[in-house]
Amino acid sequence: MSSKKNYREIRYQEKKISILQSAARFFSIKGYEKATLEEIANELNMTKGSLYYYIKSKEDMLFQCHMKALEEANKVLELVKQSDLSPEIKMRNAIMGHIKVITEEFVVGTLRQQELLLPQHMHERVVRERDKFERNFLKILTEGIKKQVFEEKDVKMRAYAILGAINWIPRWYSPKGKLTPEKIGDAMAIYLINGLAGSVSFQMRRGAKAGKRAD
Amino acid sequence: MSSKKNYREIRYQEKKISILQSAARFFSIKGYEKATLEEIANELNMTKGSLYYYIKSKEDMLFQCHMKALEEANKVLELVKQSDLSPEIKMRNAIMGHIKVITEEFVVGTLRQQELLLPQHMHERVVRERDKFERNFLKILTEGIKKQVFEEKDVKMRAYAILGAINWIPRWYSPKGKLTPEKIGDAMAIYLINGLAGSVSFQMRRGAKAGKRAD
Amino acid sequence: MSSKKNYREIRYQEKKISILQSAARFFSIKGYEKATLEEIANELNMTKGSLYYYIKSKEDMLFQCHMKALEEANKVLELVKQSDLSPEIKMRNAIMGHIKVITEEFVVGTLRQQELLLPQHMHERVVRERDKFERNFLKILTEGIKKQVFEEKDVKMRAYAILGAINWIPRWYSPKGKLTPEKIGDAMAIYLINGLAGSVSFQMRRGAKAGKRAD
Amino acid sequence: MSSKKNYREIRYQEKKISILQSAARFFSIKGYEKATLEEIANELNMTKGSLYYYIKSKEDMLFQCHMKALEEANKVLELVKQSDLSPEIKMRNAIMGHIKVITEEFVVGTLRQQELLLPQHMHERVVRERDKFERNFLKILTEGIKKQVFEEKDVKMRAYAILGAINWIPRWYSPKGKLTPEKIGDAMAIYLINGLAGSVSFQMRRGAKAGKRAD
DNA sequence: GATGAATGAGGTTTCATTCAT
DNA sequence: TATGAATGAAACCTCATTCAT
Repeated sequence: MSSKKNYREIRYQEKKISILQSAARFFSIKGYEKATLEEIANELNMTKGSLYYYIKSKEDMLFQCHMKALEEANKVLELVKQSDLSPEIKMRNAIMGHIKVITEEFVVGTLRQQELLLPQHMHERVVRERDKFERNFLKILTEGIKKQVFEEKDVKMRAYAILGAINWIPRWYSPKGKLTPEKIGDAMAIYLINGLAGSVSFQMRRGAKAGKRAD
Repeated sequence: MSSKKNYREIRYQEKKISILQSAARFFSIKGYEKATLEEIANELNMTKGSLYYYIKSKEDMLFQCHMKALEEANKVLELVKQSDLSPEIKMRNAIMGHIKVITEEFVVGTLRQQELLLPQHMHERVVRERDKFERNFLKILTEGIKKQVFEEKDVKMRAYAILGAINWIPRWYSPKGKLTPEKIGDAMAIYLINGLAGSVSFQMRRGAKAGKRAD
Repeated sequence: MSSKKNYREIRYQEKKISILQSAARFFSIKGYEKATLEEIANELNMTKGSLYYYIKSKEDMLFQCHMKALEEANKVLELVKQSDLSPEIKMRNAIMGHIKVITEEFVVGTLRQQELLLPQHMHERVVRERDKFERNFLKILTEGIKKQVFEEKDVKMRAYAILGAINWIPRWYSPKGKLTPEKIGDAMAIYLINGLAGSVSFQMRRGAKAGKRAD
Repeated sequence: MSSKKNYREIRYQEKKISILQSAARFFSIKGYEKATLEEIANELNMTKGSLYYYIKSKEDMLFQCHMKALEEANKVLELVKQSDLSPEIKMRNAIMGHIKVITEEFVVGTLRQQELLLPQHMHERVVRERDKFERNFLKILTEGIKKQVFEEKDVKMRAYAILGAINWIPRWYSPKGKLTPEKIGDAMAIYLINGLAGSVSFQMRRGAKAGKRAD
């Protein structure tokens, strides 16, 4: 009986996730308002009404998409933060990891633009989750500064610049293009970390890096 | 008589612009779909119906907001491009100028996310105008590469990174905060140009700069 | 001064008539509701607002179109009725006259379908005028019966049949086609009067038919 | 299960038909534009919004009314055409059948006047269907000519005259009046077929006329 | 006489949401 | 669980009409 219950529970969760994925995609492509429950349901071979067995409202759907996406992003970032690597590599991994998340499922970046459509209380929770992400991101940056790998200058704004550069990717990225998420991640990471080094220390790092490469 | 006609024409254009500004603001704050013609009209002390004396449809409103904003951005960039300055200064001016446009009038950046709401034919025209902007932006970058001030590497992606960093600003920028557009522009320019120099040529430039500093 | 006044009055009336003509055309082509005052005004090189110097309302416009058209039709019919011709010729002239009116200006037939759009009091006046027309038409028919030229049978319905056949013409008539109003009138008159004679000719035909049947 | 599904399907179709009937009536009485979805819905004890579960738009409603009506008329005419009767009887049946259709369901005649309100592509389909009807009608007429029962003269125009006489009926017919569709059909058929025979009797009349003219 | 501008009533349409079955 | 059907709120949009200039 318990196993039966579990089975049901699993089926339920699976379906719910597939609904959220479908929704996220439509929200990304057409925008929250223009996406209709009907088309989301159709894609999943259900009817509009059936959706309500899994979700409470369309808003709730958007909310959960956001949370799922941010949790995913946070999970990735958490791993990076806890890793035992140099600040540069950490930053590089953070950037590439986030780009991966963003270009794949749940489309964090595109969704982010639709936060404002959420009612206050949901919006707050999303913002809180996102703050967590940004705080973690900042920590990696700060750590690099402490270790004198990154220049101490406009820290917060540079963090936003990096996140902006990344979050903007869905605007021009096409899964069918020849630029893979990996290539993009690589190039972005180099460029964005490039700028973080700043004047003197930068030259040093460059040297070090070149050395590494020589290996 | 002619002056009277002109006067009327001017009044008409003024009103139209104030409508577009109001609309752009509501679109930015609430999103295109959530913003209603009623509230836009109310803010301008008109009635819903009166709006239609100046615009053809809500979609048209969004479209014109886009175009006005992009034209503004293009104008700024054109000036920068034609100026007779070093690539670095040009890039700096381009970045700062665009940030200024974006944080001020017509909220280009926030709007940009709502392109997909436009019908095909309007969308195409917006994209065309935006392409013009991006092409000009790329030219400044390429010019810097030719003059060996910027590293020749992932040019296009770096351009997108810069534009992303800038276009993302409206997401966190608040006109009431203590960060003025100027400060933001300054910091962003330094950081984003920093990264462009890249390996070798970069060190050379840095060296020169360091020399200056030594003075 | 009086002449000046007259001159003005004439100009006024001329303009009013040209407005009604334009209106009648648009009403016919697009239907009363789909025709807008704006396009009517445009065609006459005026503005919407200016129309109101000549007409009281759109409804009034439709009403006057009706009345003008019916008066025209009545005038024609009156002439025919008072003429000193045989019932057949009279009927022929009535039919051809009405067809002429209907295929030319003011498009009585097409308009007739839009009576129901008028408010009660206007509708009544239109109906009254139309009744006058139909009464006169009936009189010609009755006169023919008295003179034993037409068969005394279903008189009213036959009148309606004739009017229907005529009023339906605008549905298929095209001014650009090769069928001129005259040709149409000719053919219609022959056919429609044909049937009025009844008895004799019919019995003959009947006879023939009976003969055939006898085979 | 299948029966349940069928049952639902049937209920759906029934409701749709009742909507179309109601709509057709309102369109006839008040005209397409003046008829509101609200009143149509009210009459059927639904809400405006519910209508859209069955129809796509108001235009679509008008379109389907037309098609349903024309299909009905075509069905009747097809039966007549294929029957094995004399041309006169066939014509008589065609006329009476069409009158029956027109005075009863879906008000073909009144609707016919509102074709122009349809958008191009719908209009075309309606016209096509109506052409089919008219072609069939013409065939009956031509057949009678071949068999030398009807005079060979202005065939097409006579067909239009007959159809006009019939289609005009809704303009003066009242279901509450003492003239039943049968009586009308009877009288109309006699008169309209009367005229088709032409030739002999007419020439006699013509002769008389000619004589007069000679005066 | 004419017009630019503004209005407001009214209509169609869309859709998230509900609910009996 | 799933769905067909119904709902109603809310939005956009049109246009005849008015009026100051």
